[in-house]
Amino acid sequence: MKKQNQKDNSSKFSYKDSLNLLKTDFSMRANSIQREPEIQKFWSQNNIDLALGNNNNGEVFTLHDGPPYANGALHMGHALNKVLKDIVNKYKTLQGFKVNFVPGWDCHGLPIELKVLQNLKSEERKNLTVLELRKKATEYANIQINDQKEGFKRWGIWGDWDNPYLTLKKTYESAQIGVFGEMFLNGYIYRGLKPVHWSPSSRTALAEAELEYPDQHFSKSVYVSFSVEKLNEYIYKSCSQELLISENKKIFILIWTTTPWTLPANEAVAINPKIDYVFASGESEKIFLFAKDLLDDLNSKFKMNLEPILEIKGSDLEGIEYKHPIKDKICNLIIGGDYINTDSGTGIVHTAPGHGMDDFNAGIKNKLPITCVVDEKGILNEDASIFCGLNVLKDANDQIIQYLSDKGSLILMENYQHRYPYDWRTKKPTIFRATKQWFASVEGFRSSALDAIDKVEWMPKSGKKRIHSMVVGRSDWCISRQRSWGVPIPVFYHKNGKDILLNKDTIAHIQKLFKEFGADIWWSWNEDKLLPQKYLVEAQLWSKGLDTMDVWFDSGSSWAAVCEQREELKYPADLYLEGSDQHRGWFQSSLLTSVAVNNKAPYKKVLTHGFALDENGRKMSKSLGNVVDPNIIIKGGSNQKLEPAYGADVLRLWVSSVDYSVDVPIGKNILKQLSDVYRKVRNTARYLLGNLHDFNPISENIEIDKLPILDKWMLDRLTNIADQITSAYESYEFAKFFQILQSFCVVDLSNFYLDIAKDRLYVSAPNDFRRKSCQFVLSKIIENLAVLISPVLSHMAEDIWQNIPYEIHEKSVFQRGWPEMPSEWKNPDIEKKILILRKLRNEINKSIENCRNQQTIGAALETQIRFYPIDKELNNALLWLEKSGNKKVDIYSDWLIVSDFEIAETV
RNA sequence: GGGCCAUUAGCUCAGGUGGUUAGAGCGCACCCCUGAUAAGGGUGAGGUCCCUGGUUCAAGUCCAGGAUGGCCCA
Repeated sequence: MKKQNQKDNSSKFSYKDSLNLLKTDFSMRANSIQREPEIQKFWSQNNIDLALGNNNNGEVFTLHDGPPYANGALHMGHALNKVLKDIVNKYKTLQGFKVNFVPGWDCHGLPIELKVLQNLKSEERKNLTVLELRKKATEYANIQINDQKEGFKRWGIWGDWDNPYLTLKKTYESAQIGVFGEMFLNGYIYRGLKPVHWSPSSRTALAEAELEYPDQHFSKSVYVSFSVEKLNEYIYKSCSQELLISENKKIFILIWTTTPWTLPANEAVAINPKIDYVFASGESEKIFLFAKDLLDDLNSKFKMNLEPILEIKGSDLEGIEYKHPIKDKICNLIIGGDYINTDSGTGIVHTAPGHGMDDFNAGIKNKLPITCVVDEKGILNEDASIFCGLNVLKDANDQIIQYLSDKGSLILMENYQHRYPYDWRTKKPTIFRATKQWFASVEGFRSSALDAIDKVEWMPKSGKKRIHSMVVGRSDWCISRQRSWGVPIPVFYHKNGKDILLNKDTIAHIQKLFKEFGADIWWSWNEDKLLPQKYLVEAQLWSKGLDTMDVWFDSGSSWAAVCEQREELKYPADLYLEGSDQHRGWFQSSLLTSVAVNNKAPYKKVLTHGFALDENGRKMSKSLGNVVDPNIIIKGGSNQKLEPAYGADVLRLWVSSVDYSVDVPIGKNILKQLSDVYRKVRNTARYLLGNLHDFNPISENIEIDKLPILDKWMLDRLTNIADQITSAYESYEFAKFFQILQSFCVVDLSNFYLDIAKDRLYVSAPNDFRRKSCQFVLSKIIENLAVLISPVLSHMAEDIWQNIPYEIHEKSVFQRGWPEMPSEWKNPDIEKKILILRKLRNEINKSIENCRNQQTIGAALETQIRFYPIDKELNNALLWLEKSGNKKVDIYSDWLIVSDFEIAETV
């Protein structure tokens, strides 16, 4: 039975009135749903936000915002990115830098254009003009931007929300034309060919997102033999020539295609060097070349009995010459890639570089002509020789098959079912067609780009390797799109079909027009107004181009449209901070344009973060049901028990808690844990605030020298913590901040200093030095702690500040500036000795716990300790405390929270 | 298939150049307090350091291969 801790329940007497208990309005619970918006209102009413950084007199610090796409709801990726940026910006602001964060949005591009089109009825869609489409797209983007903006603000992100940068703004579009112009004048923009998905039915190029693949598509596939004119030297020299030559048989290359209409565009046949091939013959005089693995398949298909004469590696076939199936010319067998296999066909691919992606690449590699035999309506042109005028989706295939059959080169025709892309709008088949596109010549400035990459600081370091290898390997950048929602490529084409008009004058003129009227003018005005003065006489000869630029060119121009244009920003920027996918995206597009124009990177430092995953490290997806919505973290879900309203600070605390350099997990358990940490910090702060209600920092200021040892130690500890936290922010290691903060609140404050402080604060006479000295320290802790947490726990920090019970100079915590602790707070000697004493305290606690478990005691205060120190250092520390400590505070039994502590002379 | 990255307690993180029984805070369990009270204190239990080989007197750490997951390409 416990005896000591039995309470006298009959007595109603309480010391409550004679004690100095906690007094504060700072609540234990955050009530963030209500309180955070109040605090945000306070900030905006008092210019505690963007204006604060703007008014600083220090060096300019520019974190340039990578623009999110103006479409769709905000998700954890946005949260991670924007909160990280905000932590950096707030820290730099507190450090005294001139900070001006200009948020941006990427507004043009296909997804928005499609969204607008999908929202229309088919009738409306048919009659829609480009300008009407652009107007609707603008409206749509603006709505999205507004929604996202409100979300960002609710997270407590500071920035120039009233004047963000939008890629659809006139000034932006004009600056972008400037970038394009400079690149052109530097010789890095050219026109070339590239195959695209082309819809003859709507006479336009289509993006992957505009294609659909109906199940029931059949193509007329054909097996065709191409007559070999000449074998290569390898075969003549090393192989069984007798067999090939003496039998007096003719040799044919066997190909298979599902698009017979592309045969007029044939420029080569391609093989896979890793595959084995055979020359095989049967009853007829023909010898066929095809992949060895397909021998049985083809025999049964053709109803032949082909027998291999010669087996040969694909790589040894290069250079065989054959006669074009239609035209009067000789073509070559070339080495292709792994796109050639033996799943179907013959293992030898008819190559029409103008009409297929793989064929195109093979064509470029082998310097083949890129022949396009089809016009925009899908009609074969004069390059198709005798088939000119036929429609590739109607009669062309049949006529060509008939022709091959007549010539005897058709081996077999069969209907073949496969995935084939259709126009999602007209529901008609599409074709691959080489078209003229505009390119940025990466080849032209690759080495400069690589130099620039080398000069940038990449965090983590692997980022450099990543972008370096991408830039080394990438081909020229195709910057033109056949779309309406974007910035036009400002070029005029001569009606003779040959010449183009693009020079310094036209670019400057268009740039000026865009600045005044916006890019819409390109569609609303005619050539006679779009051309500069000196070309007006020949306006009739020119027609404006209708291509727009790749949206990556839009966002890739932001250094020019934003950093260079706004006085309060720097170019190159100090920092770009985005997800690691942007090595392929914005980091690269920005780098390429900046290097092409100014021969330098647009950033000094690049910091990347990973992706938000669920608690099991899986990608979030609706089908898995593991999506975490930042809005629900803040406001709570429909069932507040399952999904409580945690508030923005918990979201921000999450960002600070994880190692964002790799992928970061988030989920219910993690949020629960974060909310526990949040409450621990909050309660610690509440305790500090609650004990300061009668403290006056001016009249009750105490010289450090006169403080008890315990308090000196506390200030030393605070100094240490502040140093550690500062260096954590400085090196962008926010997870370190999170760990330090947590253990400071738990181990140093709650478990130790504050627990011991209770007696001093509650029991002492209100003005006793024993109490006042503690309050003095508490005030130092709370003021500095509030600032140290403010970049992350911004709302809580402000809430603390507003609840500091005495007069304080700064209206907001953010006006305080980053803490610099007085040097006399540092006290490493004390720290060492206290460490020893705290270790002893832990040991004694174990003994006490032992008694507690035997039920001999309840509270620690019911114990008396007799301790025989064996360790000399420990003994010295105890003696030192007794000798030089404050007689009313530095009492070891008080530190242990026991009734008595006695150093025994003997055991 | 290629490039880059990650994997240490239930969770979030530490663990320079290889060197004792791998650490912290949270959570959890148990106990205490009821003067921080939808709080506070104490103690404790949790680890095949992703796996398999190799180098070494010695590997969480170095090397090779693999698994799982992520990003970007094809």
